[in-house]
Amino acid sequence: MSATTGPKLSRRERLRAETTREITAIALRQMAAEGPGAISLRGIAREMGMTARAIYSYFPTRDDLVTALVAEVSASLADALERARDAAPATDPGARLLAWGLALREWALANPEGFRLVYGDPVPGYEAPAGGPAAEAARRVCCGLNRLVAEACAAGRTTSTNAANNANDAGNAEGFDWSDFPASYLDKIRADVDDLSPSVVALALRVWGRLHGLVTLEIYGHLGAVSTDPAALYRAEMLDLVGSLRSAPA
Amino acid sequence: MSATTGPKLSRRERLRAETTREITAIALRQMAAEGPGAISLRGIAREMGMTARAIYSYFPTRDDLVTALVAEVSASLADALERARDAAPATDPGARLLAWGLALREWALANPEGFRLVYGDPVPGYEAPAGGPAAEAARRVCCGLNRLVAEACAAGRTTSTNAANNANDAGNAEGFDWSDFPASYLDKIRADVDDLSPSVVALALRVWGRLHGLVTLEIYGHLGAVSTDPAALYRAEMLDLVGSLRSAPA
DNA sequence: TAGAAATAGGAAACGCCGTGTACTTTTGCG
DNA sequence: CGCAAAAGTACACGGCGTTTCCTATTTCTA
Repeated sequence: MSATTGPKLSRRERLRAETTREITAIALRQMAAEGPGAISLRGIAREMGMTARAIYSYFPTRDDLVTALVAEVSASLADALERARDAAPATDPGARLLAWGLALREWALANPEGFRLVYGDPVPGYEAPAGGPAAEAARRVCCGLNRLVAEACAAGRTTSTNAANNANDAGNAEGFDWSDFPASYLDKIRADVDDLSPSVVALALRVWGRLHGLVTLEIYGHLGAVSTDPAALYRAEMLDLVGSLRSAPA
Repeated sequence: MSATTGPKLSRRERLRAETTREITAIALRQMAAEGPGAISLRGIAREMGMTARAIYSYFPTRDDLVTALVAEVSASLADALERARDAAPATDPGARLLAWGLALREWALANPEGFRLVYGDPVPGYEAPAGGPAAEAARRVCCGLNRLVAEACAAGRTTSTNAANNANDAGNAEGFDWSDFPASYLDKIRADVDDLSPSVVALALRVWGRLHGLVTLEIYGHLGAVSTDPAALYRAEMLDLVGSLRSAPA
């Protein structure tokens, strides 16, 4: 996302950028190998043949490094999800949602430590900064899902003829209000989808919870003792979910 | 769970048990205050006016201490869930399941660090031991939910007269098999509920995922940017869930 | 009841960690 | 070329889990 931002970089700046990339690359490798908690400035410096203190020219504190890693990893997740979604036919919202959801689990299984970094305790005492590239990537995920859910709902509404008799299926008996969601989030969504209702926004978040729940349980090892085929479990959940969206709230 | 196991304790053993309790109590307090990552043998020893080395007579390594904490905290969670369930009328499976699910979120909000300890990365590089009291408490949670789901399904089957036309709602089109679940887990469940089918076991796990997902997102702060009322979101999810269980798989 | 064995606990050290201060080397520009 | 700025080093501080060695105290036994 940067290679084309102009060649007006002095030699120093180029070296600096390269060193920065090397630091994050080593950190990501250490994380993938030993978990997010194993990320250490000293370890990175050792591997680079530098003093630990040298890292501080690039990241003033370890949390800043972690922040950069979170941003990078969550952007890669968002990329993977959007790629999977776009691989499905644009005319079939259900298939797109299905692909998105399956890709979420597959990405998590392929990058379990990355998943822990983004969605778990990144590191003993880390507090994520409010705005920033990490938050932006998180919103990409959330808004992307919202759009898919909205599209699936809309498609269900136009094709399904018996939408009346099971209108209570999707659990929208509870009325949601625009005030149930931060304006900043709604603005972001509206950039993607016009036909929006509070119920759909709430539904998308609930869908997110369903996917996130099974993935989290699996990644953190809580499914191992109770299921021998988490993939089937996840797939069943996704099929149920996509199916139920055809009878969706207005 | 121990006060009645016989008074044949020597003075040494009594002191030892008391010190052990004091250690875990301080560790729990430290965890509640600063998070699971802040649990430190040295900190506990300092607070007890002892040398760090002294702790090693009680817990040979820090991970053993963490294991004990996980066991204690997850047992307290299981207690809370069973208490909430039993506060609802035994004749109304839906209400019992609802109470259980709401209690899960409430417990997590009241003990966020405990939730992280049990379901997240307990501590930088911690690996949970296979069998043990912690696993037992985890199974109490899982089996308890399974029983509730099974009961709710059974109730739905007997009362609902129009179960035929929405038989595909619960997403049980995918056939689950007994081999999809470890025998040890099935044995545990069968101790609680007789009328069992693979579909119901799978459904219970999916329900677990739904609840766990929203709670996890909220506890880890990922819902803050997208919802101003997570409680309403969770409640809607639970109501939808309980409602959909009335048209359940056989 | 006296002595032996087991045990709790203290002192100090090792090697990690993040971070701060002070100093030296390298680098690129005028 | 000369010199300021940037990059990097050396060292120190306090905290961490863990180990080794040693000393009291308590408990069991002859």
